[in-house]
Amino acid sequence: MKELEKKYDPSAMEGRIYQRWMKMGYFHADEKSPKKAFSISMPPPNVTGQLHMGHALDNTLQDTLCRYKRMKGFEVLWQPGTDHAAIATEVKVINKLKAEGKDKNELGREGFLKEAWAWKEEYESRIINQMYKLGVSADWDRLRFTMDEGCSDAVEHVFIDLYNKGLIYKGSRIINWCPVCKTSISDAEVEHKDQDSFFWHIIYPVAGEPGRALEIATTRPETMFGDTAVAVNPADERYKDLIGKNVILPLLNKEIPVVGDEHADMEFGTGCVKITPAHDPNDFEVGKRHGLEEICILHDDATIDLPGTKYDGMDRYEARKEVVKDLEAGGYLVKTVPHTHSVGTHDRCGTTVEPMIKPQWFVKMDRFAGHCRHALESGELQFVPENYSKTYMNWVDNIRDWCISRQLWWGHRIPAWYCDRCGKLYVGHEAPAACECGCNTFTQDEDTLDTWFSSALWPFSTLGWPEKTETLAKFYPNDVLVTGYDIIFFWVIRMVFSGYEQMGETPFHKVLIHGLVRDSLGRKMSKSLGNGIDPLEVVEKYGADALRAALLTGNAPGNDMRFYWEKVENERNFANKVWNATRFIMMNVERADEEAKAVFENAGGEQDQGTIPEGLALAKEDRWILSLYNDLVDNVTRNMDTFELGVALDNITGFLWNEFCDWYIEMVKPRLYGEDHATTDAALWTLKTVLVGSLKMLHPFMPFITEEIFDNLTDEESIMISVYPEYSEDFCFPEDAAEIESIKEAIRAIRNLRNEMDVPPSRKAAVYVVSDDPKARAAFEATAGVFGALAGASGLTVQADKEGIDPAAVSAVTSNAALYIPLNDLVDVEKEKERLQKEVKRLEGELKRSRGMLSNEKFISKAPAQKIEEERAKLATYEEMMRKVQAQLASFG
RNA sequence: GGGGUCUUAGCUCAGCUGGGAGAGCACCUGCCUUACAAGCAGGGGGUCACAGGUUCGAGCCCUGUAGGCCCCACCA
Repeated sequence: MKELEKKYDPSAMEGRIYQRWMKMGYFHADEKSPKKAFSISMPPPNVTGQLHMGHALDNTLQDTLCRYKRMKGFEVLWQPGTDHAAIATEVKVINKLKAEGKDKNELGREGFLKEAWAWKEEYESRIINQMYKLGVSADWDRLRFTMDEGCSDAVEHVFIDLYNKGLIYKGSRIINWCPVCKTSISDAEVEHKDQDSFFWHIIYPVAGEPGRALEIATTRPETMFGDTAVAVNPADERYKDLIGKNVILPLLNKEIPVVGDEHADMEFGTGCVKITPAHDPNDFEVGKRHGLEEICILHDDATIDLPGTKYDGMDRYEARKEVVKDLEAGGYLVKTVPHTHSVGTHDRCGTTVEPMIKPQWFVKMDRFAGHCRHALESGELQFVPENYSKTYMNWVDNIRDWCISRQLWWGHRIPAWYCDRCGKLYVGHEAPAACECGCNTFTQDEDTLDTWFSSALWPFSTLGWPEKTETLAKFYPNDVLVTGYDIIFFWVIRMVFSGYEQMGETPFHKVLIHGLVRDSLGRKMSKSLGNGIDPLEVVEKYGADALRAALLTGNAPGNDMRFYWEKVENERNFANKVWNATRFIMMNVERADEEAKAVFENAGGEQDQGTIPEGLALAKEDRWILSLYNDLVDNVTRNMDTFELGVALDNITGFLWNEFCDWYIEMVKPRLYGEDHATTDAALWTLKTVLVGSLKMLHPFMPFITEEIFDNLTDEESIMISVYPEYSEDFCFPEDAAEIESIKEAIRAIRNLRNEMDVPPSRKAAVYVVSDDPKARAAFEATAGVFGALAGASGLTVQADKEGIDPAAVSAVTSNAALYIPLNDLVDVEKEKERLQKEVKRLEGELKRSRGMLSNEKFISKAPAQKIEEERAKLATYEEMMRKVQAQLASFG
C-alpha cells in the first residue's frame, strides 16, 4: 500500500491519471467483444470556438453513463467527433481573413477552404484538449469530423439515395434569405422576434373609377414595387365587386389586378392586402393560386433592385423611409399607426431575414414525419423525461419541407452536375461521362448542404456506414442520446428519420434531455452579456471532479440549472472529505497488527465483493454500516438505470459524508485507538469494504479522485475497469441497523441536552440509560464504548429502572430508552422543566396525530394493514415516551 | 392563436408508483476533539401559489384562478 498525499490537490493528479487511462486504452471500444454493447454518439461540438458550460454538462452526463456501463460489464462505445458548423465557421473564417486584410472571393473557393481547414484543425484540437481536462472517456481512436472522408461519403450517398427516391427536389420556392451571410437558411434557423414598427395605410386608386380607391395596410411599404395584385376576401361585401378590376400601384403608376382570396382577413386591418409574391411567403401562395407574376425587387444584400429609379441600390430600410415620404407627398398615405409585429431573424447573426424566391434544394418531409411518429408510437424511441416527447411531436406535426442548400463554400458540396451545353442536371458521386446531348463537360452545383444534413447521419456515418462494418453491427442503434432540449428539432428529429430511412431502425432508444446551464441570476450564459464561465477555469480552481459533481447534483433531467461557485466549492469539500477519510483509514492500518493488516489487504477485493470473510467478528456498528451500504448500492443502481444521476450522486454523497464519516468512522475510533485489538480487524475490513464499494459508485461522477484513492488503497489495476458493486444478501442486517439507529438517536439526544444545558465539551459526564427492553439494553451495552467520543460521556451505565440515579439528573427520552445525566452543579431546575415541557408539547402533537388516524374508522377499514400496524407501533412508542417525560417532570415537583 | 413547463425554508433546488416536508448555501450558538476549520456538534426557519374536487389519507392525481418562463405559428 502506498501513501496518500497529505493535501487533496486535484491539479496534481488529474492530468497524470487521464494520461494513464489513455495509455491503457480503457476508452477504446472493441467491436469484436462478446460483451453486450452500450453506445452513445457524442453531440459533435462546433469547431467554431471553445467549450462552454453547456458542453461540460452534456459531456459529464455522457461520461458518467459510459463509465457506469463499463463497470457494469458492457462494451461501451462513446463515439466522439466535431462538427464543421457550416455558416458559423464560414463567418468566423471570413472575419479572421478580413482582420488579416484578405478577402474570401479573392482567395477563391479552393484558397478559402484551405484557410477553413486550418481553422478547423486548430479549434478541434483545442476542444479535444478541453475534453481531456474534463475526464471525457470517449474512444479517441475513433474521433470523427462531419466533413472527413467517411462522413462526406455518407452524406453524398444519402443525398443521391433521397434524390433517386424522389425525396429530394430542386425548385424555385420562397425561402429565408440572410442578406448578411448571403445564403438561404431553413425555417428552423429563423428566430422570430417582436419588433416595434408601424402600419402604413396606403391608397391604391381603382383604375377607371375616379374617386374610388382601396386602402391597404402594410408593415413593408418598400416591397410595394413587387406588388402584383391586391387581395380582398371574396365574401367581403365592401369590395367583392372590384374583383377582376385593376388598381393603380402608386409611385410606379402601374395597373395590378384585384383578386379574391381567403387569405384576406375581413376583420384584420382594412380587409385589403397588397400581394408581393416574391417577398412574402403568404403572398407567394396567393400568387401561385392566381397565376400572378413574381417580381423580385431586392438584391442579395437586401438593397433595392429597381434599375432606372432613384430607389435602385438603396438599403431596404432607407428605401422604406423614402417610399413613405414619396407616398405622403403624392397624397397616398392615409395614416401611420404604431404596430408591434414579429420579424424573422437569422439565429446565427441576428439579421432580419428576407423572404426571397431562389432555386434551392429541398427535402420532402411527409414521409419522414411518419418515421418520426412511428419511432415514438412504437416505443422504439423514448424521451427522458417523458414529457419532451410532446415537444418532439409538436415539431413533427408542423414540419415543412426542409431547404438544405446553402450558398456557402464550407460544407458538403451538393453532388449535382449540370451539362455545360444543355444544362441538364445529373445527380451522382461524379459527373457522367457524357451528357445526352453529347457534351462531356459538366459544372458541379455551387451550393453546399445545411450542416444538419450531415449531423443527421451522425449515429451511423461515424460507424462506417454505408459499408456494413462490424462496428456498425455491434453499436447501432445507440442506446442513449444525451442532448439539450434546444436542439430537439434541429438534430434529434433529423437523426430519427434519417436512421429509419437509411438503417431501417431508430438511431437510439433513449434521449436523455438536459437543460441549460444559466448564470447565478438565472440568465443564459452568453458572449454579449459576458456572463459565461469557462469550465476550464473551474477545473483549474477546484478540479474536474468538483465541476462534474456540481453540474449533476440536485438537478433533475430536462431542467435548467444555475451555476454557483459555492456549489463547486461544496463538491470540492466533499472530495476533500473522502480524501481525508481515506487517509484516516490508511493511518490506522499502519498501526494495526499483522493479522489485521492481512484482513484489510483483502477487504473489498474483486473476488470477495459482497461477502464477509469467515470467522470475522463484526461489531454491531459494522453490520449497521454494511446494511446502509447495501441499501445504497440498491438505490444508486436503480437511479443510475433510470437516468436520475443527480439523485444517485446525492445518495452517495449523503452516505459517505453523513453516515460513513460522521458516524461510522467516529464509532470505530475506540476500536482502532484502544488497547484491545481484538476487533480491529473487523473494523478495518468494514472500513475498506464500504469505502472501496462507495468509491466505485462515485467513480462515474468523480473519476479522478476515486481512481487516485483506489490506486493507493488496492492492488487492482484501475477503478475504471473494476466491477460495480451489487446488492448482497450477506450484507443485510436489518436488526442491527435498527439498533444502531436507536443508539444514534440516544447520542443525538445527549448532545442536544448538553448543548441546551450549556455543558462545555471539555466536561465529560456520566450517562445512565434506563430501558425495560432487554434487547435495547444489550445494544447499549454492546456499543457503550462509542458514547465517550460521540456524546462526551465519561461512562455509560445501563439498567432496567431508575434505581440509584440522582433524581435531579437532566434527562431525555428516546423511542426505546430514557437517558439521565447527573449534572448537579450545572442544573438549572427551571430551565430543565422548561425543556421537558417543550418535549411534552411535541409529544402531545404526535399523539394527537396518531390517535386521530387510528380512531378514524375509514382509515382502519380502508388503509393497508401494514400502514395501520406501523401507526399502532408509533402510537405505542409515543405513549411510552410521554409517560417517561411526564414522570421526570413530576420528579421536579 | 397553439403547445409545454414552473410556483416547496432567506437563496438555489430535490421530493421516484399519494402514507408523518428534504439537501446545499446563508443565518444563530458552541468547539483548533490526534482524518479533515475545505472541518465537528447543536439550533432557528416552510398554511408545499390560490380555490375547489377525488381519496381513509394530496406537495404529489383531476378542474379552475393568478403569476413566471420556454417553444411553435404566414396576424398582411
